[in-house]
Amino acid sequence: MAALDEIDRHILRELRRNGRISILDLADRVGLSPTPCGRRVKRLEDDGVIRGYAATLDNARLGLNISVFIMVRLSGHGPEGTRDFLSAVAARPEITECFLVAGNVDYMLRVWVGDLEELGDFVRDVLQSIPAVTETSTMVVLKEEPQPEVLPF
Amino acid sequence: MAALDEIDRHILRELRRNGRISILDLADRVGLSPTPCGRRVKRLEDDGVIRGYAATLDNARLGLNISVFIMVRLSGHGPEGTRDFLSAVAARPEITECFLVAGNVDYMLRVWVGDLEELGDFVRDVLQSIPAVTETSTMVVLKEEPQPEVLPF
DNA sequence: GTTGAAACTTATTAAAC
DNA sequence: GTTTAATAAGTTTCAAC
Repeated sequence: MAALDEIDRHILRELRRNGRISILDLADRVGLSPTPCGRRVKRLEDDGVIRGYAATLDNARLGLNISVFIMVRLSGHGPEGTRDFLSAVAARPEITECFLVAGNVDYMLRVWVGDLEELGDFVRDVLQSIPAVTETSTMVVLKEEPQPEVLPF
Repeated sequence: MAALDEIDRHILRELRRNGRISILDLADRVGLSPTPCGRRVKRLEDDGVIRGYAATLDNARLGLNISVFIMVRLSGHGPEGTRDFLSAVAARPEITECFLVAGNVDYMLRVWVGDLEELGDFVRDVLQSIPAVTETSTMVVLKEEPQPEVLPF
C-alpha cells in the first residue's frame, strides 16, 4: 500500500464531507482531472483506507433525544462474565458503540434513548442486571462541539 | 414531518450500511418499487432525518493506530477559560469529537494518534497546557466491539 | 402503491497525447 | 499526469394503471 500524498488526503477529506460527491466534482475540488481522480478513489477503496460509505442520520429526529457515555466496570465473573456482558450488549440496539478500554474502567458504551425515563430504565433494568457489571458511571451529552476538521490530519 | 414506518426504518438501516446503494437495489431490499422508494429517500433527506453521506475510513491504515477517550475537567477560569479551551480543541485535528457532558467531568474528547509517544505529547503539551484544564483522565481504546445493529432502533 | 419509457446525469473504460 | 469519445449504469420525471 503506497503512502498517501496531499491529494489523497484532500480526496479523503472531501469524501468524509460528502460521500456521494461525483468524481467530476471531486476531481475539480482536488485539482485533478476525473480519470486519475477516479483511479485514486478506487485505489483508496481497494486498499481498505476507505471502508465504505454510510448515511449520516439526525438521531434527535428519530426520537432519540438523549445520548450518553456509560463507563462500565466488570469483575468477579471470569471470562464467562465478560462473554455474557458482550452478548447482552450486542443484543441492545440502543447501544451503538462498545469499546474495551484501558483506564479506570473496563468498557465504554455510547447509548441513545428518547428521554431520561428510558435512560433510567436502561441503566437499571439492562446494564445493572448483567451479573458481571459491578459499577456504571453515566455521562449525559449536553452538547456536541463540532470539530472543523473532519479528519485527524 | 410524518412519523416513520417500518419501511422508512428499513431504508435508514440499509443506507447506514451502504450509503451508495442504488435506488433500484434499495427498493429491492426494502420490498418497494423504485419510484416510491426514491420518494421516501428524498423525503428523509428533505426532512433532515438523513443529514448527509460520508465515507467511512480505516484510521489505522492512515497511521492513526491509537484512539483514546479523554475526560477533561475545567475550573476557575470562568467563561473565557471555557472559550479558550474550545478554541484550542477546535484547532487540533487529532481531536475528532468533543462533547460537553454532565457527570463527573466537563468534557469528553475522542483523540487519534499514531503511537503512545504522540499520546503523551498531546496530553502534556496540548491538553494540560490549556489554562482552564485542571484534570484529565485518559482511556485507551483496546478494542471496538462491533454492534450488529447499525441503528438504535 | 405499481409499471414502463424517455431524458438527463454520472461512471467507466479505452485511446489518444 | 491530461483530454476526448463511447458505452454502460443510475436517477428523475412523466404518464398510465
